[in-house]
This record gives sequence, C-alpha cells and structure tokens, in this order.
Amino acid sequence: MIKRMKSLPLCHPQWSDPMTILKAPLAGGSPLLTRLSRLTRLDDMAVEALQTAARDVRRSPPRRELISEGEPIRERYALLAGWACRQRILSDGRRQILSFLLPGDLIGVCQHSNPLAATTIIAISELVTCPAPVADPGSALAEAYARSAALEERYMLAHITRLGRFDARERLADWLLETQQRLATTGLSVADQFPLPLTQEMLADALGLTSVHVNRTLQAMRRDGLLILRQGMAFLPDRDQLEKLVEYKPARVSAGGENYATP
Amino acid sequence: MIKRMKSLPLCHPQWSDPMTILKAPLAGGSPLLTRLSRLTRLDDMAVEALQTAARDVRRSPPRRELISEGEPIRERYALLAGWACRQRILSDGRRQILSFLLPGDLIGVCQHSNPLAATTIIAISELVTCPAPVADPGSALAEAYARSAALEERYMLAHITRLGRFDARERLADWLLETQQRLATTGLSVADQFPLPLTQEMLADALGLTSVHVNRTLQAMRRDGLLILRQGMAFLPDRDQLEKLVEYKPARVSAGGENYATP
DNA sequence: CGATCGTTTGACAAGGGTCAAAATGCGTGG
DNA sequence: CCACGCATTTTGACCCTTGTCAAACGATCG
Repeated sequence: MIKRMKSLPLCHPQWSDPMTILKAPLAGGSPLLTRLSRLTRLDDMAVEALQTAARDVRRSPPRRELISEGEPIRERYALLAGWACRQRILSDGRRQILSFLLPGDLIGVCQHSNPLAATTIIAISELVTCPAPVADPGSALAEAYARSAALEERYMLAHITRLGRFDARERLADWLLETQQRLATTGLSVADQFPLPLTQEMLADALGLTSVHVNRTLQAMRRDGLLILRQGMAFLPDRDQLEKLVEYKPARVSAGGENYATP
Repeated sequence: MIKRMKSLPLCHPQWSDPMTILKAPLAGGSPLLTRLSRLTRLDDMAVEALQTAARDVRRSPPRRELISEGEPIRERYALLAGWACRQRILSDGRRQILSFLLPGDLIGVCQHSNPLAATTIIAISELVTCPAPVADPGSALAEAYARSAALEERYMLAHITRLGRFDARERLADWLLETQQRLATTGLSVADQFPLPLTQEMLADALGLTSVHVNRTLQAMRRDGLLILRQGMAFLPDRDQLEKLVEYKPARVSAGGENYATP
C-alpha cells in the first residue's frame, strides 16, 4: 500500500460563512436542548442549566484543533453550530475520520476523572460552542448525557460495520441516511435535504475509501437517482431505495420513551 | 458484491474443553478484579463487592447468545473465563464482529435506564460469568466502570482505524498486539504468548476480510517470522517489528495513575 | 469410517487504489 | 471586472489487493 503525504483539506468552500451556519440551528432554541430532550424527559433544572450554558457561546475557526489526542481533557463543550470531526492521522499521512460532530453533540463529556482525549477533534466549518453544564449523578441531565453516550456508541458500531462489511455504495448510502437522521433530530434536515459541508476527500477519509473512488461512487448514485448534491446541500430523492440497500435501522438506545417533546 | 449465506462457525475445536479455559484465569483472583484494579485504585468496598460477586458463577456453552441486539438488557455480567464477541449479521449472511470480550470484561453495564442492547453478544468458547456488582455513583467501583467504558471506546476507535485505513497485514498485526495486551492485563498472556481460540473465519469477520485472505496473510506473516500459531496458541516472536508496522500505542484512558497494584 | 468443520491451494475476477492531468469553481488582489 | 492561484472535482489508464469459486487436505468425533 502506497502512502500519501500531503496537506489535509478541511472545509468545503461554501461553508466559510458563519452566517450561513448560524441562522438555521439557532432558530427555535439550542440544538443541544432539542437533541437531549428527545433522548429523555428533561426537568426544569436541566432545561435551565442548558439554556444558561447556551448563552455563553464561543466561536472557533475552521481547522482549529479543539482537543488533541492524548492530552488531558480540560473543558466540556456542546456544539451549537457547525461541523467538527474526530480523526486520527498516521505518520505516513493516512487519515481516518472516526466520526463527525454535529450541532447538538457533546464534546469531551465523560464519566471518569483525569480523562485523556481518545482522539483529536478539529473544526470542519466555523463552530459555535458553549460549555456543557455539569450533571449531578442521578439528575435528568445525567440520564440525558448517558443516553447521548450510548447513541454515540451505536454510531461507532454502525461505522465499524460499514467499514468492515459494506462496499463503497453501501457505505455512502448508510452514512448519508445516518447523517440525515442525526441532523433531522435538531431540525437541520427537512424533507430529506440537509447541508453537507464536506469535501469528497473528507468523506473518503471517513468511509475508508479514496477521494477518487468516492467521486465515482457519488456520480453513480446520482445517475441512479439516489442522491442530489448542489452547493453543499444534499438531497435524498429515494430514501426507500437507500434504506433497502443497507437494511437501514435508526439507532435506538432505550426502551419505552424516547422522542420526548421539547419542553 | 456477491453475498454469502451459510452456517457461521463459532469456536475453535481445541477450545471446547472448559478445563483448559478455567485453570489459567482463575488462578490468583478474578480477572475482573485484576483488570479493574489496574484502571483505578479500588477501595475495600469495591474489592469486597467484586469478590462476593465472583462467587456466584454461571456457565454458558459456546454459541449461546448472551444478549440479543435490540432487546432490553436485564442482567449485567462480568466475564471470568472464555471468549465472547459482539456481532452484527446482515440479512444476506455477511457478518461483522464488532469486538471480542475477554476475561475480565464487563457485559451489559451501562449508565442509563431501560437500556436496549446495541449488539448481539455470543459465546465463542465455553464461558464462566458472574453478576457485575452495582456501582453507587461516586464510588471507586463506578470510577472503575467508567474507565473500563472509556477503554472500550478506545478499542472501538482503534478498530475503526484498522478497518478504514489498514491493509490486511496491518490489520492482523494491530489486532494481535491489542489482543495480546488485553490478555496480558489479566495475566492471560505471558512472554508474548497467548491463547487464540478463533477460527480464521472469525478473524476475517472481525477484520473485514475473507477467511481465504486471512489465511494467506497469516501464512505470509509466519514466513516473515512475525507470528507463530500452534494448537490454538499464538506467539509473537518479533513484537518490535509488529509495533513498527502499525505505530502501535497501548490505549491510555486517564492521566496520572493507571496500573495500580492489585490490592 | 463417513461426516463435519477448519485450513490450505489454485485459478480467476473485480472492486477499489494509484498516478497524472484536465476541468471546474471560488476567493483574492489588481 | 478580470486574471490569477488554489482547492476541489472529474476523467482516463493502469494495476494491485482482496474477493470468489472450487476443490483438496487434515483433523476431530460419534
């Protein structure tokens, strides 16, 4: 296997404009609150804490390294707007993107003391973050965090299956469905349409392919009416077909209630 | 991609004998206690709880499904002896093994209420399990569980990188190193030698390859003096070489102390 | 001693990688 | 407003790693 060693592209050009990023997610409350309240019933205290936290926003430019692999984790953020990713880079330049972080996701929240970062996290587009409120053991917020962590585990397991047993087209289909669904949870995707601020090379690094092959596969999918890409937006015209292709099932984390109404 | 549909082999023949499985791990205390006490300093209460739990052992035959994907998780076990795996099977028969569970590992321990199993878990060899003691929030045991969960996340992330960016030889090398190290933590590997109760097909299903290709790659590695396999035991004669091949770094989860002495 | 399961081999096919160059799009500075 | 520079997408030709299919071989077990 020949190795490559070159600069790593990060952000889709269309998405350098923070305005574009901000307007959708912040309308109608923080995406963090939205997402967590779909995972469990939040009480007033939790909602209060989340709303307070969401007032203390910070911005990070694209390419900024939020957390570095192996370093102690100091702060816990929530992502309010923009995309980030967890990645690992090998010494010969190969890169694996382990997961994408979307608005509403938590960063650096974990249960044990003196945690070290498992992976580097970098901003893909311009980000808006806020501190993640601390959750007392037993609180509704703690339950929400735990379910959020469980969901993250599902995504990792799904990713392992994608990389281990899916071919290129299946990987893309499955990833698109999952991503669309995650975005829909915070209102960032409507009618199977959603922003996709990634280069094909990033997609390749996430899906264990080369950018050339991602390109060809995307073209084939467009030809087959499975996908439309325009100006950094994706649209899935034939969701059924895609779902059939990969036996897609949305991730569920706990029995009984999920999908609680936003308070 | 042509699909396959056939019976799924589970256990290496050499390992049907429970005696073989039992003698090593149970010598010198439960592997669960050993492993957790290397993750954090356990207090007397935790040690007590773990020792009590370890008296209530249960056995499961190979191929038994311990937990089924999507079902509510009722019990929390610790694995005391034998190997199990988490797996996902696609409707066309393709299988992905998501991770292996080794002696000392926890099964079904999670933080939120009404959890649903993320994956099916099945016994590879005959198993010995015990109930996992409940951890009060803030206790040393809770800290140990949290660190254990964090470690599990590392393994998943490493697996994603393996599948996404490593070729066949690298995947095997990396997986062998990781597995050897995990076993060494509970004293199940000494001098780079360890039991490997897997068929090449299981290895293939874990590493995203076919059994034919695993076979050929293993042969090449043996020729190159990287690996010796005999009767279900593996030996790594040239650890340095293997580590260089994949830039292997053991997983670390928290700053300051790990590797606490067993009390 | 078949039956079964796992390993090994061979011949061949194909999905995906590599390399290189052209085409496209976009932001910047003149 | 245009031209230039840079990043990204697209294309083509070629090759290699890995998958597929099939059969032989070896062990283990009733």
